[in-house]
Amino acid sequence: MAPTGGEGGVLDELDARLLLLLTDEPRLGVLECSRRLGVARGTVQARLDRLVRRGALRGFPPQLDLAAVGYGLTAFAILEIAQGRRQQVAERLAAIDEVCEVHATTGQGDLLVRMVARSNADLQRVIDEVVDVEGVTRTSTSIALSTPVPPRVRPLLERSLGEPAER
Amino acid sequence: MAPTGGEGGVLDELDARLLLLLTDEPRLGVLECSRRLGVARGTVQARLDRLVRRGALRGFPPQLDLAAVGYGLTAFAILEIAQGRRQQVAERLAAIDEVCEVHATTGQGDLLVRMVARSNADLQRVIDEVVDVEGVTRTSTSIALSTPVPPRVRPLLERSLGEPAER
DNA sequence: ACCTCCACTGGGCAGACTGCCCAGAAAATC
DNA sequence: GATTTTCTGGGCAGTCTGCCCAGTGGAGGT
Repeated sequence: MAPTGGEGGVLDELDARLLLLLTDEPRLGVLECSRRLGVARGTVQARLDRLVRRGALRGFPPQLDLAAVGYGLTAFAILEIAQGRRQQVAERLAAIDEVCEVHATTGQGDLLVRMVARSNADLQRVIDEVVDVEGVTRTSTSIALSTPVPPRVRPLLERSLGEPAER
Repeated sequence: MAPTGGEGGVLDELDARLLLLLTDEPRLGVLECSRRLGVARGTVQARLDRLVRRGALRGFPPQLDLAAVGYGLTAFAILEIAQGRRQQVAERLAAIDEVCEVHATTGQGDLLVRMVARSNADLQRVIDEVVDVEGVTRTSTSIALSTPVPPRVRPLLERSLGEPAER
């Protein structure tokens, strides 16, 4: 086996450093990365290829600030749904533009939905659309007031720095 | 006012097409974008600059697949917290590496927390850490079984295609 | 009707980067 | 010790980036 190849798919220290670097400055080129990491360009290239092949690195999607684009409101809904209709309900939710994320969960809720809207009136409309989906039996909605911890993975990467690799 | 300049910060059709293009193929260069959109290179460059200046486009962070990196489990917790300790609790949560996102919300929960873990045992540990934060009075935790709708903004962008711009 | 401002176009230029390839050194595995 | 994999350092052609400029066309203002 390769020193860096594991099935669990864990990161090598160099992988972690590379990903951290790209997290901070995503537009860096391969050459610049190699300079900063102190390794050869080909190495960086190979690491990136491997991360992508393994599925660990999905790509570099543009990150939009929804608030700056007019969708200033975010809300979460917990839905309980009728027996065996999870799949169907999920599809209906996916058809609503403002629904930005859905998770199926354990617990007394069955689906967790994240949605956005332009205004209170708009939010009302979106929420209605969501709760009116056929198969939804009970709902509980909350509006996001602030986001003390925005989506992040950095801490996990930093932790990988200490652990050599695998196991 | 300029035809494309609005204060609400809404997207022009060209902006939307550009962002959609970059959403689908994030590594495209400015030149390639200009070719596909049928506009001059300078125009694309100017649009991107403006989107960044406005704050609508935050950048192109690498997107990791946490599952492929060893963090196969995701869980959500809804926390109720003691009067006036939201701030403090949020800071404590931010200090936990596995906490990937926190929102303050209305409703009977006060904070919505997303966290990840490597295994069931690990998840147990993380949940305990979260729940034991001082100031947390009640909690409700759910494990994510699947993600029918992964985080997305594409539908919102596509909708912007129809609307010329602003209002 | 005229003028000004602004965005877009189309083009050019130097510098830098990418993708690709290769042979040898190093390191980890067997 | 032998083998396999990774990393290094270098080279090459093609392409892209950042920057600049003059000209065009439309929107709004006077």
